[in-house]
Amino acid sequence: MNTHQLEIFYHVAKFQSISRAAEALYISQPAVSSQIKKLESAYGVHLIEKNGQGIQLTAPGIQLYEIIRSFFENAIVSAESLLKNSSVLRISGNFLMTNFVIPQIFDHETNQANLIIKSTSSFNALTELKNGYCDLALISASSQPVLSADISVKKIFDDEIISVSKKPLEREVTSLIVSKSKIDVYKILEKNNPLFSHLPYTAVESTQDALSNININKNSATFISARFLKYFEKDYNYHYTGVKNGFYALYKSNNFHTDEILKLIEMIKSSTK
Amino acid sequence: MNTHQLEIFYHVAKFQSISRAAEALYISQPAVSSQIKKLESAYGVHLIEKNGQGIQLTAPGIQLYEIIRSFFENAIVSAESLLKNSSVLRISGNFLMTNFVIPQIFDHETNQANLIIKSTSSFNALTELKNGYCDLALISASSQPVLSADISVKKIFDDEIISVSKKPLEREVTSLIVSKSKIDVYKILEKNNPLFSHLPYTAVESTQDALSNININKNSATFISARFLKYFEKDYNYHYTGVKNGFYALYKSNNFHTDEILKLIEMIKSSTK
DNA sequence: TGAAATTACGCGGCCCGTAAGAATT
DNA sequence: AATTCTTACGGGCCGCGTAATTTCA
Repeated sequence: MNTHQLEIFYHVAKFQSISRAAEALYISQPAVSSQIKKLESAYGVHLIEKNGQGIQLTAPGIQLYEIIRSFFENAIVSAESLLKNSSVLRISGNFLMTNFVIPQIFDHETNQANLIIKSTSSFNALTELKNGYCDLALISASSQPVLSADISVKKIFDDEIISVSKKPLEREVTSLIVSKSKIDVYKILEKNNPLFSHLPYTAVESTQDALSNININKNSATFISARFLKYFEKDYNYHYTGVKNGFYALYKSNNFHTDEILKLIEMIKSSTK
Repeated sequence: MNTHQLEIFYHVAKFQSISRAAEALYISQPAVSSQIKKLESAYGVHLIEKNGQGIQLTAPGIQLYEIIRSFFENAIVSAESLLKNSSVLRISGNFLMTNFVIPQIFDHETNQANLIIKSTSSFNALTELKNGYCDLALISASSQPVLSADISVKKIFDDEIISVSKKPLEREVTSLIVSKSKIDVYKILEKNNPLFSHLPYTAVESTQDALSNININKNSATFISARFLKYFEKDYNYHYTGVKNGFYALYKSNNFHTDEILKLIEMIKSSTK
């Protein structure tokens, strides 16, 4: 298996275009075309097919793209940042932490050049930490995350969860959109709270996804952490639920930046008091 | 970033040896040595260092290895099996399902040549499914797994969870080893059952890990599913807990092998009745 | 007519192999 | 003396670029 051909195929699949891939790779169009041909003929599989002026992926092409995607999007990027400059700290965190808490800390600081911040779901951030794609994961979870032995966990703060929606919650809301990290909260409420027990729910990856969905389906509601309400207050109605949620910072115990990480965690803690 | 050099580095790191890497890659020892040198000098980083006759990884070397490892161990293998023969079905499942249920089904069947079966933790199997590294994930979980929209879930069967140990559970057991997929069960028992409430616990990746640990620390106990007790009965004492656990089959809705997958799920269901 | 992909062909870089040397046990 | 990694050097492959051709909107 020729990784060079996979890399070229990755770019072709990403852009659904041989020309765009050639641009991105800084090589000529025929060079890209020829490598794809070689990859295809090596296995006797068609990965792309003509589609009018351009091309599109075949079914196996789509599957191959899915398989190799995370390497070129995550692993290669992390490897480069590791090798180029070991002083960079790679943070993957959930929507609320990366979009509101982290920027607030660095409003009046200047060393954010050393940080690579990626906003994703809590679940993904954990996977990225595990794979070595980031140095620090900032996540929320209704129960303390269970992890492998080489990962350290520090609780940043506890928070109340509240439900938010565009419409008044008691009357007009017809469905719930629940992010994975708050699914336990939903299950408690479903059992004990008449307000939620009759509402159908949809599970999505992250709070960010849930909020985007509310902007489309304005009769739905989701759960966010009370502390972050100030960022949404003017757009949303809210309703206290009385269920706790924890925010956690996780990092590998053998990370070279442990001192920096601990310092950063302290800064986050004090800024969210 | 030269992926060819990364591939060579992966093998060097895996074997902690340039000679072994050369063997595995079917190229000469100096060729490997030279590519590592080029990778190091491209970024001005030392990845390996001399250690007596052989070599060992430096700190950044270890980190780089972690980052790229899953690509060469999972993605490349999956990509090859996809391209070489699209009729292969890749199954990742937890210890109990892959070691006891699946082999039992194919005892008197002959088409297991089309299957690639990988035994891992429930958590990892899910991640592999998500990344396209497998077509079917067979996992256990105390609550129904929450997933992205393009993944289908079928429940295979419900099962009672029991605690097992080498020593009589009530008297001699001094600690619990709990696999991630049964952590919810543990929390229920910790609250409600005096037998478990005073025992310290350690969380591990999988049931397999927990059972291995019991073989080392014979005063510990863990949870397994009652249906699988027959495979361990002569070695372990057990104790019913009265908590339910579900076994699930998960696959991507857009998989090309959906018919095969559904057929296989039916076979598993009927074989475990 | 222009944008995108394919075909044809020659050049140059780089990757590998062989052989000899150095270091460690 | 045996094993492992490094250095030196030459040859061959393959991946790229240029230019011309084909296809489609």
